[in-house]
Amino acid sequence: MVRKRVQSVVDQLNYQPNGIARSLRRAKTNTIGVLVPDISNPYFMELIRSFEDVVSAGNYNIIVASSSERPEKEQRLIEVFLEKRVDAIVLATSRGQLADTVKNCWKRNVPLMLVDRSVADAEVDTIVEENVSGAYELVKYLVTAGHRKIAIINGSAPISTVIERQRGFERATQDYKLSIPDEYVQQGHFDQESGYILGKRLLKMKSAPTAIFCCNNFIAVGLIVAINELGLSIPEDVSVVSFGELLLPELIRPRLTAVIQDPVRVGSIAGRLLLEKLDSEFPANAESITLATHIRLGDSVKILNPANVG
Amino acid sequence: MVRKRVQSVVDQLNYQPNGIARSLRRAKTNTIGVLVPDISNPYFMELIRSFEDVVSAGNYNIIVASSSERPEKEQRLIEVFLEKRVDAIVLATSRGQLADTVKNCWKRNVPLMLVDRSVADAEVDTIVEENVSGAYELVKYLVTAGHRKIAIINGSAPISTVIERQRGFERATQDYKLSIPDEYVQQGHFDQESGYILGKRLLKMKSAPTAIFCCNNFIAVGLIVAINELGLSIPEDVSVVSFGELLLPELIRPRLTAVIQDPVRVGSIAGRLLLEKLDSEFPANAESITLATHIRLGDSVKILNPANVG
DNA sequence: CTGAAAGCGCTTACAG
DNA sequence: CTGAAAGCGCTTACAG
Repeated sequence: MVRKRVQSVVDQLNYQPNGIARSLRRAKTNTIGVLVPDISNPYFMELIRSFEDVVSAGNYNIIVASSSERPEKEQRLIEVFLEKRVDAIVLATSRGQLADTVKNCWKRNVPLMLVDRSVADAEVDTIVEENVSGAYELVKYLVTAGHRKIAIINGSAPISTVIERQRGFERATQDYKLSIPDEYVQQGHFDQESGYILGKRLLKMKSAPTAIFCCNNFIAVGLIVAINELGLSIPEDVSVVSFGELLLPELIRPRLTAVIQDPVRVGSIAGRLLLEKLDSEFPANAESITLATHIRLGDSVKILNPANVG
Repeated sequence: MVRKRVQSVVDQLNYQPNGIARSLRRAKTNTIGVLVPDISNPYFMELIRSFEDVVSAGNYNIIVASSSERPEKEQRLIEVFLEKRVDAIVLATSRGQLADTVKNCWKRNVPLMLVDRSVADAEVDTIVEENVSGAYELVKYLVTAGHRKIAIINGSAPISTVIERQRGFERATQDYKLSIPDEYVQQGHFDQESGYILGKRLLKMKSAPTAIFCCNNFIAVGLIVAINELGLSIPEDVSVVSFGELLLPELIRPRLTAVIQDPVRVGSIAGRLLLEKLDSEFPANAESITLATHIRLGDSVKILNPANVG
């Protein structure tokens, strides 16, 4: 009867437990901070969505923030996360050096998990997708199709995705004995503007490349816009390949030959591993996972020597 | 000197204030909960981004959640927000009735602001974009181009965007004395699948429409895929117009004639108003803002009677 | 002006 | 098994 009266009063007053007080007392917020370099990139959107699906089942909420590819902003946002006492942090870093951040999280006993981009200067749990061989395979496909004048538009930040895709490109050009002039190697940012500007630069060269390798989906979008503006056609006038898929690939003609990534898988694996880590008292050593990528052929590459292909 | 010693100890220990304790004491979390029906829709993405830009300058963080257009999930997530003691809530509701939620927030003194979708059963701050006349203008344009067999693919949830776009469609068809058969009015959801399935249904009819009005960007994407699959062309075989723009409109051919929305503006206005509201001790009465929309002509509509147009 | 004390709303260990 | 008390880490009103 007392219980009943209490219950009715509770209902009347719309009582609701104070999560802040609970978090303070239990030293646990049930919140995970997720920090990506670019929230408008569908790659990170999908990664976040699948991550959230997994951890919400484990009763965790997420806070999402975007560093806009700026190292200082990233560092500041990590501080904000730590001050808000998140239980863990998932990070797609915009930085090349991460030892300090890793040490900070370690000190405060906050698990840190890198996604999409790894770092060399610290031991930390990492889930990335394969970059080197994906880039290599794209170039190999272009060579097999008869291309030798191949250009690349890449980012320039000291992050693993930029470095490894560049490495794959260089290994392939060496293995196939292509001599790539310096001006064919363009470096900007992982955004549409770089694809547009550097793309126009390439297309207007006296000795223009016959194929262009875009190291990121936004770069590819910018390049396609540039090609359209110049009244050129893909693949008749220039062939295009891309690391990472565009949104709505079924609507964009021609269909790009591209390395297909799987952000949904990265996100869900990160979620599962993090839930395990948060459950166990004594976490294991840093783990590093690299997921395989694969090429999907489209019709954005001109076949210059039919004999060689298929 | 004491200060100095304290400072050096602080640095050594990596002291960092506990935001949870501060929030408890000050009864303020400096966090705003943002709840949208579909986080993967670029419309809401952009709205959230611009909102975050504005409120982060006012020292607020945001928590984002997605209701997946499910009323129960929406209600549950609002409870989570309130339990987490957010200072305010921004909501694009998936529900037709909102009086209870409004009352709850009011009781707890948590400002609630609706965006994109209004409700009739409660007085609450609201920022939406114009729907009725935008839909009306699209149909008017089709009629001017000579179309009379016009179909519509809409959602079916009892939300303002569905209802008002339908109303604009019906007003126009009445004003222009079109007799629209029931089977031309297809209702599904605001997603790609509905556009695809209902689109195919329309396209395969004995007496198929010459023009289709998609009430949402995802519906338009699904319809375009269906049209491509059937080997038909836009606008030669069927004309298409859409409420809301597709992503990457510069890459998708033909360019859709569409009502252009401005989620960035909705988000930034919502941010500014909310900051004002959070600053003032005694908030004003509920305010309702409707932003104008406009049509952008593409080349997705076949001109059947050149005399009438332009 | 400085510093000790009270209290935010919970949870949990402990006394009865 | 029940219920009162202590304490999480801050902020703020208040005593000195």
